[in-house]
Formats: sequence, C-alpha cells, structure tokens
Amino acid sequence: MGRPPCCDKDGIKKGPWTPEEDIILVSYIQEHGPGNWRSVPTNTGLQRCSKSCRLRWTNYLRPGIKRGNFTPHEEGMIIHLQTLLGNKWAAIASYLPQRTDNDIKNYWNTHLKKKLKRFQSSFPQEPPATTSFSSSLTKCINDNDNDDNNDNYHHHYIHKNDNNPSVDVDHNMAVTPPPAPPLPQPPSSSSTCYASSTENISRLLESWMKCSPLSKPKLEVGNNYHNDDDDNNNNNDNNNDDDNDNDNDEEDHFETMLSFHNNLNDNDNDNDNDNDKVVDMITTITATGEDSNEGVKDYIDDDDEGDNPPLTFLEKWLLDESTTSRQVAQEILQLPSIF
DNA sequence: AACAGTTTCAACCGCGTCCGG
DNA sequence: GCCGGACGCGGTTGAAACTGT
Repeated sequence: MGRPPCCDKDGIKKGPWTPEEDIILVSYIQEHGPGNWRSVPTNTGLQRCSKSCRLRWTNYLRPGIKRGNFTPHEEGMIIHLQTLLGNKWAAIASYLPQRTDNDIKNYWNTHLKKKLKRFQSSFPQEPPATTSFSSSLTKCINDNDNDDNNDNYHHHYIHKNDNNPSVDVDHNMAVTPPPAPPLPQPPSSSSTCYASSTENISRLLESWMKCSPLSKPKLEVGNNYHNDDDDNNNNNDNNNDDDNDNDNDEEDHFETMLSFHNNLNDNDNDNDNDNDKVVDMITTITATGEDSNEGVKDYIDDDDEGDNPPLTFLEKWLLDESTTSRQVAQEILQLPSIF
C-alpha cells in the first residue's frame, strides 16, 4: 500500500504557473498570510496542489527574493556551507536570506560543481604549494560526484560534537575557488510570452510590499519571470563585449574575494562577543536542526545593510576554526584567476 | 537558416519530520 | 506512545533557451 498522493490528482493542473494564477495566489496570501497550504487551493479555486502553491510562493512569489547572478561572495559562501553542511540546501539558504534553497541547489548543480571540476582538472597532480587546497576540493568534488545522495561524510563532521562545533570542524573543508568570470548573460526572458505579462505581478507585489506587515521594507521585491532589471544588467550587451566584460569581471571577482578575505582578517581583531554569540547559535543549530536558525537569521537581518548579507561572522567561524582553512584562504588568493 | 546537442531552471515527486489529537 | 495529516526538504525531470556546427 503506497503513500496516498498529497492531493487529488484529478483536476490538478501541473506545469508552469501563469501570471493569473500568481495573482490569485499572491492576493490570497496577502490577505491570509502564508501557511495552511492545504486550504489554499480550496479557498482560491486554483487547480493546483497545496505543495505546488507553497513551492511557487516560497521560491518565486515571496517578497525579498533576489534572483539572477550569484556574486562571488555568495558563491564562496555556498561552497563553504555545502562542504560543511552537505546538500542541506535549506540550511545553506538560511545563511543567504535572499536566495531560495531551490535556487542554490540549481546553482550548485549547474555552475559550482562544474567550476570545482574545472579547478580539479587544472590540478591533476597535487601541486606542492596548494596541497591542502586541491585535496580539499578533490574530496569535495568526489563526495558530490560519487555520493550525491549520501551526506554521511558531512554529517559526521557536523553532528559529531553538538556542544562544541569548533572541535569537529571539517578539516577537509573545501574552499572557495578563484571566482569564475560570469557566464554570458542569456537574453532576458521578458521577451517570452509568459514574461511579457509579468510587470503586473511585479507591480502587485511592489504595492503589497509597501503595505504588507509580512514584508520587510528593505527587501527587494521578488522579481519573478526574470524581469531582469537588476540581475542581468548586461543582458543587452553585445556578445562581442564578452571578452572585455570577462576581464573586468575577473578583476571585480578578485576584489570581492579580497574583501571577503580581508573581512575575515578584520574580524580577528573584533571583540569576541559576536563570535561567542555565533558559536552559541550554531551550536544550537547543529544540535537541534535547521529550523532553529531563526536566531541566526535575526542576527543576519539586524546587520543586513548592504547588498550582500553580513555573514562575516559565519565566514569567520567557518575559517577560524581550522588553520587548514585559513591556509586555504591564503592559497585561493594566490591562485591565478583562470576560472 | 536549420538542426542537434547542451545547459538551465521551474516545477514535480516522494520521503522524512513535525505536531496535534 | 501512537497515529495521521500537513509541511518541508532534497533529488529528479523535462521544457525552454542557448550554443555550436
């Protein structure tokens, strides 16, 4: 006897959401707030299952979602966190509040894995100067290649010591590879039929952002349908510009990585209060599960005054706990920007 | 211009966990 | 403690977009 379907399959629509459906869903959530997904299809008349409604909301309609290119800073965070947490995309996403777990998962599978592979293939044999770095990456890549569904390796390190996360930090922690130049930007999908009607949704959401108590004033409106005003700024660039763009972007990436690194060093001199707080919170997280990340999220939100989440406390924790990872960070910065 | 191969990512599926009764 | 409903998560799929020939 199999598990019953989450919803009656008869009359349930599948596939891409239409703007009309989005409006209905957003309007309903605007009025009732997210949650009680089971009742959403019934109350809205949407021919969608509750899961589909929840997914659509959490991944695309929810305010505050940042879409488009990941910054090198975000890439670094994802790689660190993936190594530390495994494929716990929701947990990773909790440290990147503007990104959804689905987005991060997709980005990891389609971009970061390849970058790491490329990096690995560029060091077929362990170069003396980058032994720890390349071996860390090798392990990271192999783990994800050969055992994508098995998080035992990561969990071993994460859960082994619930009371003191500093003790069992992953000493094979992979590290941020040199940032890759951005891939050529696809044309804005606003040219598609579906996307062409998305401005209405955006306006709807924007107006909601202004009045909804559920939303935060600083968060960006979730710009669905890839109405890529901000996430694909260079979409209209001629492809002939790609070389120049890549050169400039490589410099930008490197500078970002440098600031990432400098932040880590700066934090060495900060007072220990934040660090203690962070360790306490992460101890709680690793001990009780990902749903207890609220404290961390609150902490992040409190400091979030820039485009990038102020995650240096986490970065600091990630790197401070191991001299290996510190060494690795140094190695990253010495690598040629070939990616 | 046309076609084939590749990549991307929105959405689905199934399982695990949580929680109230 | 047990049960069942609801939710959340991670893996996978497949259509659309992109790229190369």
